[in-house]
Amino acid sequence: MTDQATRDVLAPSAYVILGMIRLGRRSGYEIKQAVQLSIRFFWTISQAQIYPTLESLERSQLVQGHDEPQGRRPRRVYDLTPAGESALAAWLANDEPLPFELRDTGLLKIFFADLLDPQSALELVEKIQRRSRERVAQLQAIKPAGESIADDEGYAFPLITLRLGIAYHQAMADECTAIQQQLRSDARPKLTRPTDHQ
Amino acid sequence: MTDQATRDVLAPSAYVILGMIRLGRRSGYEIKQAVQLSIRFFWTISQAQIYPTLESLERSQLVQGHDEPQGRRPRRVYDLTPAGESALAAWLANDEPLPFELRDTGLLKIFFADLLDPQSALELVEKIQRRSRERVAQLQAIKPAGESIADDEGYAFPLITLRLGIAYHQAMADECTAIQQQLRSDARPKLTRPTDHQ
DNA sequence: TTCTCCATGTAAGTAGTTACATGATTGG
DNA sequence: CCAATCATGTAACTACTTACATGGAGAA
Repeated sequence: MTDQATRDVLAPSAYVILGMIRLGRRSGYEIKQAVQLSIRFFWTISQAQIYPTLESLERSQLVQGHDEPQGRRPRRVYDLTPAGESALAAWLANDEPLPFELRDTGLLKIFFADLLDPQSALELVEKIQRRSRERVAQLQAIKPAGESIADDEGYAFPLITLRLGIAYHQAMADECTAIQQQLRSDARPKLTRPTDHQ
Repeated sequence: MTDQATRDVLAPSAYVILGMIRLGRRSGYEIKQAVQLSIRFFWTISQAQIYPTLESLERSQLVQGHDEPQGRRPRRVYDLTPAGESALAAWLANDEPLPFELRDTGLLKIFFADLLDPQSALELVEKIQRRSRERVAQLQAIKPAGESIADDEGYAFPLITLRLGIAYHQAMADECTAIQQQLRSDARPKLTRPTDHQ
């Protein structure tokens, strides 16, 4: 069996573009917007990356572009070709590992926080917690949009990525609470003489 | 007030290198190992990046290198200079936002999983769950090392990043369980006629 | 008229990777 | 003596970003 048939040919971002076009005929500009609205929490693409990728996808006949100017404003929209459909489906279904890359300056600083005084370290944990809580709030705010996409357009999985994102950041925020308690109790290991005059 | 005094001068990876040296005199090779052992789950540096960075840090007088060959094998170890100490402390204490970047192919595929048949989509969720569980197991396995660093060397925060990592991936795995249940119940919305002949 | 949004394009640069090369040392 | 590990170095490449530029369209 030729298991090289299951290898990815394109970069992940190219599949993102295919996927967004699959969800509806789109211009480069609209693809960028869709990314910002929906997957920016676990994937980003810059505008400068999208247009060249679209050109190369069209050269490989995975998408087909059509000029659809709005008045005198130029505009090119794209559809998937059958080859594009199968490339996308093959990528979704292949059994290669699922690369996961995280670059978190917050965790980095926590790792080295022994070099800070206890108070600053505690504030750092609080800052991470605020960041996670904000992220939870942002994701909660998108939820209605995700629900209407599920109900109206029949796409259920965007909402599921939202749930996973919320679960993630909620867990981080909760763990921060526990860590803060521990840090505060470590700070005064024996309460021999209470100094709580306020 | 000169708030430009609080701006980072170096790339985050340079602070990682400073931090690792701060935890103990180290060679480039040992820095790479320390990264692999401890922070690889939220930060990576390639070997090819470390040596040039060390050179530039030495040129800026933030670290001081000493040749310490082992026999005839060349080896250069580094210590922080006072300037390096303050640069690291300033970075840890500054109040700039904490960049957080995630690139998760798993979530990406989930997002587009409506294009898969229900069975494949379910398997994809299971695959994500396995990945998270493996990650939890890996982090749990490092825990004893983190505990001994806390107890023996007095560095408590590495263990805390471990806790946060475990909380994160545990939450993802748990949410995957809930998602699977929902997907399975969606698959047979009314159990009018059971087809379970096996 | 001015501002915001729509829409595309590109130049210049950075940050990072993989892959390879070299050679010493240690342990079995 | 062979394999694994220690230790450094670098060439070539890719992905990606920021910043800028251009200009039409619609709304206030």
